[in-house]
Amino acid sequence: MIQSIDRAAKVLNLLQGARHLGISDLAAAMELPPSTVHGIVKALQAHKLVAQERIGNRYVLGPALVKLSSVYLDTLDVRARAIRWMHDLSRETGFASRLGVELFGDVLVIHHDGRPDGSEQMPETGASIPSHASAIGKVLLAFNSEHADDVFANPLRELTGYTITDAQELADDFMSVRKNLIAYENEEAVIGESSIAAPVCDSTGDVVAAVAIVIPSNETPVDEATLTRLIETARNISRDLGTPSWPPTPN
Amino acid sequence: MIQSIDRAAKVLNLLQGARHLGISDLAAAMELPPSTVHGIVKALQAHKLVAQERIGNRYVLGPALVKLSSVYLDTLDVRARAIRWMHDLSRETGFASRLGVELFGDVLVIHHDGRPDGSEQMPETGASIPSHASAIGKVLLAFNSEHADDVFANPLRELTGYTITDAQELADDFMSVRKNLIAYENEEAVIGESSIAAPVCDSTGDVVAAVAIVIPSNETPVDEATLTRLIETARNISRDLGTPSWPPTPN
DNA sequence: AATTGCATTCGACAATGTCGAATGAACCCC
DNA sequence: GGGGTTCATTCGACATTGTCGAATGCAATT
Repeated sequence: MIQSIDRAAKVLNLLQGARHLGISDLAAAMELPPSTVHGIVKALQAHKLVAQERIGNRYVLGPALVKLSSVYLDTLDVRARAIRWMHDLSRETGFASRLGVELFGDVLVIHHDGRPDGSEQMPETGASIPSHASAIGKVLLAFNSEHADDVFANPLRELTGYTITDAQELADDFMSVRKNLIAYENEEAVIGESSIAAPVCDSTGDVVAAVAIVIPSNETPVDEATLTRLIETARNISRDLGTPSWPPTPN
Repeated sequence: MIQSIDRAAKVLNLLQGARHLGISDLAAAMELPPSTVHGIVKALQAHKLVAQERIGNRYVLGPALVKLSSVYLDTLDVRARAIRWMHDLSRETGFASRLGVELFGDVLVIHHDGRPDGSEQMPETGASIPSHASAIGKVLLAFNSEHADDVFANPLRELTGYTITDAQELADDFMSVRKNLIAYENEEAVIGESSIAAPVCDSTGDVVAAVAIVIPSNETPVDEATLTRLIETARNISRDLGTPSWPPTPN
């Protein structure tokens, strides 16, 4: 592992968590001399991966990340295929839909299609949610034991009073996810919001993503037709990607 | 400048341009031995800034960029303030709106509010457009001579038959932008699409962004009220940011 | 089965990044 | 308004670290 690149990435991660940091904040957090951190930050700044605040001398993440991220999203086959099916899903069910993948134990939302009712929509793409508190996460974990082990390695953080923090309870949940191809989450991450997710497979047959619909809690439970429609959407995306087997097998 | 970080950033840029590249492609492009590039790529991969394709052994940009980008966007004061005003603008005028900043001589779109007619919307946030062929770019250049010099240093690339490729003609255009606080662009970047932009200032009084409305060419020209509404939006955002002076002064 | 075109591993060398001390700038408090 | 404090920033010597070339391994293609 190249030391300075590793340190540069750590700088980006720290800025991701803290938004605005000075050189000495970073130096303290990384336990390095300020001059060393300064060199790293200046190298990142030259590529606009970080930027200096206009007033004050703290540093923030830079605009180049937006372009990189946008190109990443465009290269993702799953996303390209999912967009059409998700739009149909949202239009027909009336619920917002999300597509998520795993990132360092959390769920990263890589596409979002809003409710068709024209309400003001916050862009949710890029948001990340702890896996154990999201329907998408439960699907990804239930079908990938490697990711699941990572999550079980640490205590499950409580986000709301309904978050599942007991490992055994979560593991039991996975059994039914594998059996029914559906994961539920009821106000486990955000009060007032529930979600339901289904697995998406790529051409290797592995579960690489999950689609979900997001439901205001006062509209739960949803009818059987909506559930069928969600699984259908997941299967359509998977088929587009050339999955060799459906339903998917746990890995 | 730290060499290995510089090289790592170059790797990200190459992947941004080419989507999928193998180690030897990267090595050739950077004129470095493959083993050197391999080390760099593996360091980036450990942080998921790049990822390896599931089939084949080429590399692509990684998911961590999405989260970083999303945090960057959230930290941007301009964007946070602009979102509400832009939504109102789009709803009242019926046109899609964009917010853009400068990035390496191009315009980077940092927010997009779709047409209110419910048509399927491609997310445009993250897109980048050559400054000289966009209304947003013309605003940013007209009010920032440093950026303008950068752009004039290279020949102006022709994107459509209507792109302004003559430096003098573009400079003349800037005069009226500074005077009227409005820049126009008619099919200069994309056939069938025109746009109109106005400057946004921050608390230092500098023009740091521009808002635009995007107009299908068959709906041009737009009426006077729409233009006024656009400038008003720009002023409202600027006022929210605490600009000390309006109209802005060229820098 | 042999060959080609890759990615990947390894170890020696020296170029490179690192660190500590010195400088400079900005801010705050008295 | 001046002295003090807290930062970011610059600089140069040192040795740690990244770099490179050669060797290996893997897989696809013929």
